[in-house]
Amino acid sequence: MPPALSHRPFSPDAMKLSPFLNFDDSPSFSESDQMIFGPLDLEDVNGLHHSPMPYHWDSFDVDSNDVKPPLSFSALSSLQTQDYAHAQLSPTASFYDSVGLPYTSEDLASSPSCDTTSYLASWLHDPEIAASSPINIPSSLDTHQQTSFIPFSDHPHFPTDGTFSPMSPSNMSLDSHARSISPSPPFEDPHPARHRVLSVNPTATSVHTPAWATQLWDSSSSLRSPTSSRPSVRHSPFTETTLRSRMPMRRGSISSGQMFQSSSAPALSEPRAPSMTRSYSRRAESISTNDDRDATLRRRRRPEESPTPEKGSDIPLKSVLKPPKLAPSAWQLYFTDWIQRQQASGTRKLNVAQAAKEAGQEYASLSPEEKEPYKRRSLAAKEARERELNAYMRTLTPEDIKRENAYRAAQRKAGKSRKSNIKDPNAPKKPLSAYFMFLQRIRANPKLVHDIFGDETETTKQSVLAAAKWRSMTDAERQPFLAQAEQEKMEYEAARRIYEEGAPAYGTSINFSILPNSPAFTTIKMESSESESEGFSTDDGDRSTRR
DNA sequence: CCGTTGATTGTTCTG
DNA sequence: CAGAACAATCAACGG
Repeated sequence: MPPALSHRPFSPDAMKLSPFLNFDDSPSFSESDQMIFGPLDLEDVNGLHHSPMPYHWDSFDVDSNDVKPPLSFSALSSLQTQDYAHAQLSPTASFYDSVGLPYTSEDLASSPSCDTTSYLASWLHDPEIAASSPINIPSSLDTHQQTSFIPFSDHPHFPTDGTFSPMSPSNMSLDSHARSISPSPPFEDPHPARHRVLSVNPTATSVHTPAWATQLWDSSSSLRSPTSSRPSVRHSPFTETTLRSRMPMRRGSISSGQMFQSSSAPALSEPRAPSMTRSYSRRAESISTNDDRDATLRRRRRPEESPTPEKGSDIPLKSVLKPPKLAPSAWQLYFTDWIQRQQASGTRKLNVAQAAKEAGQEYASLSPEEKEPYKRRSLAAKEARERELNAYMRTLTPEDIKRENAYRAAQRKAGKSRKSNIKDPNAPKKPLSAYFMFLQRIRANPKLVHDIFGDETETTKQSVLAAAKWRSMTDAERQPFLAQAEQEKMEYEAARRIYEEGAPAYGTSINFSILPNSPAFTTIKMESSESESEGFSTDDGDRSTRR
């Protein structure tokens, strides 16, 4: 479920109504420039403005089709990609055999503990049930519960009837024919990588496949050891060109495409009225009701912000990010309208303070019904901004994120900001721990749900029950989950290294068949120790949207 | 946000 | 400065 697509508040038709913001419910607030108020150098901006409206928020159709990525691609998020990667590369039940784990289903069945546990363990070897192993393996019974797998049904090359399970023995087998699910042509992307990035659509913010994910498939890369026992994987649904080409896409190239060139530059639009709103926006700061407290903080701080290059000085002196600005509040929109009416009437000239005072009183006296349209527009702007922000975040490189977080940490430490670190939306997700694998397995199987959760449907209470069960299990009973978790961890570390390095490092062919007791295992672990924390915690700078 | 476990990372403390 | 100890975060789930 790509949320980005699911809550487009406006129909495409609505979009066409006007390229400008109107007093109706135009959706097209793009970037929440600050409160606009001032001289109307609007006369104009390429003769487009026949409207009496003196100024407007920058507007562009964030939802317009021409910037929308191919549908086939948009259905897949990075998370899903990762799942797919797992699906392709995770071990099946045979993994345990190959690892030589001493725990057979018989062993476990003979365990003194309860039947349920034996049942849990036996899945690993039960061809039927194995299809619902903890990691994204829908069985015929529980496909609906495998949310992380669902997205594949969105793809034309993944059967929607559940017949294809990437983890099922048939698909995981060494039979390369099983790979013929290859989504060959449909993933052709008409856009070269660069253009694709430049046309990032906020409505599809979760569509970009991280480079690390692609590399897991890329048959031409050096990732796969030629001697790997794994079959060739030649059909990443994500072609090279659909991916953000991270390394070359540095600031410069981004800006050359006009994307996020400045904090007030629209992320997407081609046609836009130049400059006016921008100059406006700057001027507006003095009367802004913008609640970006950090922006205020930055302004106040400026004088003393002179370089105190902390040792090593890889800590940026200022934020490296240029996220889209906050959306205008209902009040800001009202004020914009108010000013415009004043301008239209042309009767008198007001200074900013007077205007704000007067309009403020009027706004306060509005009935809820009268305020409603403004609130609605503000909400639309906020949603658009959120999509834009998500798209923006996806353009950041791991280095960007690191630098920004280093900056934020320094600011926090100095008591200058309370902003928490940002999360890298492109980074591979953390793998599940053994316990979480256990949880997932329960949830994937109705019988276990019933045995362990009883009639309890609340997830929080379920987790208590599951935890109790987990604690009651012996090490032997937990072993399969621990082994699976270990495997996932290795895959994660490899994926993360690929992601952070932008490309597989020399000699880091990833052979997922390596086992914990193999020499390669140790090597990988050692190498990955340099990696750094994602340390996420979302903070988009818009504190008003979260609490 | 709840509620769980466990892995990891970041931070602070101690020798 | 190295390592230990501690704290914070995040993975899944759905209402």
